[in-house]
Amino acid sequence: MSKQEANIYEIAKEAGVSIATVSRVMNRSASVSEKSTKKVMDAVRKLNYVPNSTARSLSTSLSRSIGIVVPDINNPFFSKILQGVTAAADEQGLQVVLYSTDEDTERELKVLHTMREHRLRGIIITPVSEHCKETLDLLQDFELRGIPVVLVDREVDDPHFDRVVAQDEDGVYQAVCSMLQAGHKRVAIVTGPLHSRPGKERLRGYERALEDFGIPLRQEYIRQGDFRMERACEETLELCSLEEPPTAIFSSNNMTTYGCLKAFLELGLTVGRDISLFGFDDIDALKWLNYKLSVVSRDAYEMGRRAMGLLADCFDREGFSEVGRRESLPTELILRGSEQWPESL
Amino acid sequence: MSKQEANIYEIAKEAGVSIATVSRVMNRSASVSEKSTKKVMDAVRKLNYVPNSTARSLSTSLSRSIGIVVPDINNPFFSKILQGVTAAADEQGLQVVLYSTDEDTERELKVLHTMREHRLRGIIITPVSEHCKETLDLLQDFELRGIPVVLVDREVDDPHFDRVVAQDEDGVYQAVCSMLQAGHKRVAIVTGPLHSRPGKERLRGYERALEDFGIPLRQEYIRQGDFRMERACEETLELCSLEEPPTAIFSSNNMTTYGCLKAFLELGLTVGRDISLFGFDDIDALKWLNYKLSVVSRDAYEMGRRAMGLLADCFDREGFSEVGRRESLPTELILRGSEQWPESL
DNA sequence: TCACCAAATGTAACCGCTTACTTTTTTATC
DNA sequence: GATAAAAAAGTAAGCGGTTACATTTGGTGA
Repeated sequence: MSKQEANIYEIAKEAGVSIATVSRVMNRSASVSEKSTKKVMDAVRKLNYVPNSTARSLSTSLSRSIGIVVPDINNPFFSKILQGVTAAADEQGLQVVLYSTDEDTERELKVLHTMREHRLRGIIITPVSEHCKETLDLLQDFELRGIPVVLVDREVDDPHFDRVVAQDEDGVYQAVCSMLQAGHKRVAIVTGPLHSRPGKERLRGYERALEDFGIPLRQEYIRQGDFRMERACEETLELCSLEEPPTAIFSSNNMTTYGCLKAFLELGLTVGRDISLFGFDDIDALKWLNYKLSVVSRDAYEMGRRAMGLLADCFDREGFSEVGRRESLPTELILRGSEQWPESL
Repeated sequence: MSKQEANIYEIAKEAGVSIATVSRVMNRSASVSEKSTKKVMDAVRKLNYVPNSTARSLSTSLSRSIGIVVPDINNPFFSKILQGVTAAADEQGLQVVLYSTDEDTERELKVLHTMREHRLRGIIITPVSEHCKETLDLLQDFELRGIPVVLVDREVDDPHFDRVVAQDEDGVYQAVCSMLQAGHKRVAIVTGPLHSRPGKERLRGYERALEDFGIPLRQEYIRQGDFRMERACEETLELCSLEEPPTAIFSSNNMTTYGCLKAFLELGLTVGRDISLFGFDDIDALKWLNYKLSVVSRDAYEMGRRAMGLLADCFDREGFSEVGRRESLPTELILRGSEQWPESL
């Protein structure tokens, strides 16, 4: 019933040549006479032949697939990265196998394990946590086996890997400075998880800005979040119910920003009027709505492309270097006014 | 330098058994004595052996990968579907290869072609267009070769395929009715591409509602969009500059909604005050911002899961049926007030 | 026309696994 | 203890390609 795919033998037979010749024509890997080439191509067309890439991979021990591991597909930041990676992978004739960890270390380990079965050509990953020993072990294992790993956005405790990150600290520093310049004295931050580079770096940017402005850090203004909305919402509610609530909040990523906004809603606070807010990562929806939120923005698509670029480089060079390359992309400050001193204060 | 993965021969040697025994242990495919099993497992652990799934696929001619083709990864609707698909695939021990067409038929054809090389186990696709003959040919080709195809959201001219869709027409019908009930007489629609099922069905829902309310259709109120923001924005601008502009607009998907909102912004119109708007597909961001937009909502995650479910069913049954199954998920009306008669009118 | 060499082509081993089939070992029965 | 049947283990042939190496072909100059 279901007709089988033709294989190289059938093509060879149809064309009246050997399988080696067919292979050479398909790969342009050695010179073949015009006559043979034509015969082969005719057979290919006639039988609608498409080479079996599984067999090819096995034979050459070179896979045409790369794996990408993201913590949350639904976060536009990661879906943009995904877009960049797939676009760049496509240009290289590579396919992308998608794995999602849902910010769960357990799942990450499971995922990495199944990835080993699949003999991928390389891996691009935003690890769930920076300090998970098991994850690190598995990643090192991949490198050891000649499967390059590129980290995106988050890092791990091993300078060996290539990575592409944004200049988070710098961006946040400037963002918080802009708030302080606007007159704010009581600026809080809802951080990301502090076991992650982005979480840490963004906090550092915040701290540095306060220091530079000679404003002492207040522990109650530093609320640890997890880059998820629910937690950020809770923390924001607590912040706003402090005896001396902050007049401005820096939110460490887009999900956190949603959390802050949700909390403001519940409290009946309006950004720009009752409180100031500065976010990390632009949110398309807000932009379209002309919601005047100032943000630190970065080019996630480009980050994805760069990651794929680094990976492709690894394929070329033979051995692997001792210390990984690090591409650090600039962030951009998009000021829309929400950093200003609120009207009602 | 880079240590190779161990293969089945090394395990066999280490364990002092034959490769067949190793294979049987790894797959539990036949009875093996406890003694041998232990020896093999010890060797597996010692050499950190993971079977090569490429070789496995080649040998069994059964891939463990499915392909998913989406038109736009960045659209939350599709990233939710993706999430559903990957979750369900994972439960089945399948990996997901991601392909993105960017709503471009050319790319779609290219993608489908490279997919053939990869001998996927099955395919889940939201085709760019319903009437692309070439796409249809390729999809039929997959089925013919025993690679099942499941359509999501959009369909093609062939009842043969399994599909999972939402009850769009019904949802839109109710949505538009709610606007008409609120007193609107001049209701416009920004449609999706009319060569697509969702585009067509949603328009039909709109038309049916107007008919049921005895309101004649006005061609200038039916603006064809392409499910993209830019176009929707333009169409909305034109709508609003008509001599007799509509008092309410139905927007056919989330991107279109952004376009409408953007246009309103440019025109200084506020939803709920100056004009009514009803969207298709809920937008998280708006929800969190307490932006009172009424929408027709559907469970994209569940649609993804169902699609994977249908696909998995196909793997089991041998032949394939003449007419595809069709899972039609209900839509939900979420009324937040934006369908009401605007205050200022 | 013949030797010689490069170009073209073919042969066969291999990539790492599964599995049909064969052989060996174990167990049960008398 | 011999024998048959069942269980366990092994052998070898694929799966569909790539490629090192061997062989054939064709063109050139003497």
